[in-house]
Amino acid sequence: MQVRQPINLALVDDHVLFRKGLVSLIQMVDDDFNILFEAGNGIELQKKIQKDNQPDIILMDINMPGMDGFETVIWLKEHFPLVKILIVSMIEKEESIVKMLKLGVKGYLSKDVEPKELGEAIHSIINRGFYYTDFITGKLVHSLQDNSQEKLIKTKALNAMSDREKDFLQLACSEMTYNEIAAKMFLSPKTIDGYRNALFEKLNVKSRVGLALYAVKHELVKL
Amino acid sequence: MQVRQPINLALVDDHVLFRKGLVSLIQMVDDDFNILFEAGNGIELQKKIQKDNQPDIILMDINMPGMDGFETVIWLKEHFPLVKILIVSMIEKEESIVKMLKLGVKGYLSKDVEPKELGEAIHSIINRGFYYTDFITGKLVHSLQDNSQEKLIKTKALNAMSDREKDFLQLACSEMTYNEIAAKMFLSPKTIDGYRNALFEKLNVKSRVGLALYAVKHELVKL
DNA sequence: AAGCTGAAAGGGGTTTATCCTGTTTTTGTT
DNA sequence: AACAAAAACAGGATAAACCCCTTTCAGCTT
Repeated sequence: MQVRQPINLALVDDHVLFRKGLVSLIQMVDDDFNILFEAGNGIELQKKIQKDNQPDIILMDINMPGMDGFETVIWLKEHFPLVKILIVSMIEKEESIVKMLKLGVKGYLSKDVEPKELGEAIHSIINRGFYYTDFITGKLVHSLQDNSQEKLIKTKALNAMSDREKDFLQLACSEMTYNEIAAKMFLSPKTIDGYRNALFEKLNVKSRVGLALYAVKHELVKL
Repeated sequence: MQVRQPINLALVDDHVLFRKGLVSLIQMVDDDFNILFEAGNGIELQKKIQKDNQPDIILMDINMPGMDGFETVIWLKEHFPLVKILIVSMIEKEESIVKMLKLGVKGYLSKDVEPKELGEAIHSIINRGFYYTDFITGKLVHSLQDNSQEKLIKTKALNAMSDREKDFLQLACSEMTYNEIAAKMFLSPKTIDGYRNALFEKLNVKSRVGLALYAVKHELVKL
C-alpha cells in the first residue's frame, strides 16, 4: 500500500462549536486529513490563507456575518482559483445551490449528513474533482428545466417569421443602421422597413431595442 | 411482497439490431418491464404513441434519420409532457448532453453501460424521477462554470459606471424613449443625453441597441 | 474668497428610426 | 395566360436618437 499525501483542509464557518466539532470529526473519520486553519467568515479567511501553503479543499458555510459564502467564493475564485471549495450549509434553497454551483464549488453538503459522507465527499473531490449528491443534481437539473417550457414558445415565434425576417433580426441585434443592414442583405432600405414593421407586429414590440431584447430573451440570436 | 405494476417502455432507435437486442435484454434483467412499442425515429414514434396508453418511459437515441432525438423530445414535451425520457446514446458531447438536460430528459446513458445499470436507471426514474450519472453531472456542472470566469469581469464594468448611470442603463433596456426615461428618473432629457454618451464611451458601443445588448450580455440587467 | 471639478441642463443641428399610404415585382396557382 | 397573394420598394412626414459645445451650480480645494 502506497503512502498517501495528507489532504490539507480549511474550515470557514461562523459557528465555533460546529467548527470545532467538525475538526475532531474530520480527524476521526480519516487520518489523511490535516486541518490547515479555520476562519469565522470570509474576511478572516482572507487573512489566514497563504499563497505558498494553500489548502486543497475549503469547507465553507454560506450564512456568515461580515463576508458571506457567496462573496468569499467569488473572492477565492479570483485570488486562489485552484483551491477547491466544498459548501457545508443548511441552506437548501434551489437558488442558492445553483448560484454556488455556477460559481464553481466542487461539492455541496447539508449539515446533517453522516460524517462518513463528509469523508467520501472530500475524497471524491480530490480524486474525481467533484462530489454532487443526487439531491443537488436534482435541484440543478430542475432549475435548468424551469425555463424549458418557454423555450417551446420560442419555436412557435420562429415559425411565425420568414427566413428573411430571421436574417434581418440577427442583423438588427447589432449596431448597424437599417441602411447598412439593407446593403448587407442586398435589399432596399424600404424593404427593411417592411421587415421591421412586420416583426414589431409579430413579436409585439414597439422599437428596435424591444426587437433586440426579444431576440435575446428567446435566444433567437447568439450573444 | 406487494404486486408491482409493470413499467411500460417504448424504444426509439434507428438501429434495428440494437433495438431488438435491447428488448430481449430488458426483459431478461427485470420482468417488471413491458415493451409497449418500438420506433425507428421520431416520426414513427408520433404514429405509434397513443394518448390512452402512454409509455412510462421512452428510451431514445439522438442520432436518427428523419426526425432526430432533439426534435423528438421537443415534440414529446409539447404533446406528451408526462412521458419520461431516458436518452441512450453514444454521443458524449457536452453540448448535446446539456441541451438534452435542458429539454427535460430524465436520464442520459451511454450505449456501452452494463444492462444492470439500464435497469437501475429505469427504476430510478420511476421512483425518484431521474437518473443522472456522475459523468453527466460533471458535464452539466462544467458547462455551467464555463461562463463563470467572465462574470467576474462584469463586476468591473459595473464599477466604471455611476449609480445613476446604472439606473439609466436598466431603463434603456426597454421600449421607453429617452424622454420617458428622463421623466421617470426626474431628470432633464439632456442629462439622459449625457448618460448615454458617457456609457457609449465606457462600454465602447455606438447605439442604444449596442447598449442594451452589452447590458444583457454582461447580465447587468435581468431579462 | 478665488479657482476647480463634476453632475445636471440647455441650445441647436444632423442622422436614424418609425409610421402611413401607396406602387411595382415576384411567385405560385389554376 | 390570368389571377391572387406575398415580397420588395417608394415618397413623404414626424419622432427619436445622436452629437458638439456651452452654461449653471453645488461641493471642494487651496
